[in-house]
Amino acid sequence: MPMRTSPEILFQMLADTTRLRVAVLLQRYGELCVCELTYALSLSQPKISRHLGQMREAGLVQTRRAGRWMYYRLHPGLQPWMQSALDSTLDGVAELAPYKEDAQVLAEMPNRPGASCCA
Amino acid sequence: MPMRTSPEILFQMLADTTRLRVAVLLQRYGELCVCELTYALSLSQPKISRHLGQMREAGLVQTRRAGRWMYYRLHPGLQPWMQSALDSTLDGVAELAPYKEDAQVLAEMPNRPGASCCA
DNA sequence: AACATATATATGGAATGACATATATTAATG
DNA sequence: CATTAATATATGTCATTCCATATATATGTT
Repeated sequence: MPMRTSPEILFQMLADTTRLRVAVLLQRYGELCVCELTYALSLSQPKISRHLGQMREAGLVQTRRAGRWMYYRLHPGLQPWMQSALDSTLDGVAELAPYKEDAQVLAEMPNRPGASCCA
Repeated sequence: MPMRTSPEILFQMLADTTRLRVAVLLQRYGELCVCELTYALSLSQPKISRHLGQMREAGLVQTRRAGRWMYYRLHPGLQPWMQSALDSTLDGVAELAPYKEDAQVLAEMPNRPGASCCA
């Protein structure tokens, strides 16, 4: 069952700098917990959590609890065109500030919980 | 010189229903004047004009005056990834309401000024 | 208890819409 | 040619709603 997220809602989510930074990181890393995002973006935990809550409510991300960590990923059931638009966006901004720096900061984070993988 | 429209600004433009409807029509028809858009969306002229002004200021559209008509088109200098994202979006929503209906209403508009073309 | 995450409330600021009005271009008239 | 009218588009103002942030607090997990 594909998500029925509306185009307007999707773009509304991507229209905020914080949420776009989160989306780009999730696209790159696949799955991240709140504390990793908090570290990578150097923003307060409530702020990150609030935006993640909106993104989840919008159907843009999915959550998975692992112990005390809550992991977020881009929703796998996004409509194909939404996935395409996200892919284009990632390609377009990957080397720009602040997205590039976010990925670097996260890569150098000490003691990452899941220590998932990749860059 | 490619437009330097930021990702956030682009998505902000597409996050509003009226502006997204306009963008989809422009993508389909190539070029439209204010009165055509007003007719197609059945919205007030000031409302349309305001949104077009924002889109122009954001670098998303370009204008051309022809007599008393002001024609709008998607900016040809958009960054490639933005163009890709727009293409994906158009494909994704072309058959949905209200975008499909907008195009039909416009196709049946009597006395279109430039009577540009296509559907 | 500690740690990770979520929520509640308050507040400032911006986006939106409605209405009236202004500008600009063309057409019509004297 | 000057003036007026008509059409197309843009803008100013105001009220309302929405959004983002900060701070504080609550929930849930080990």
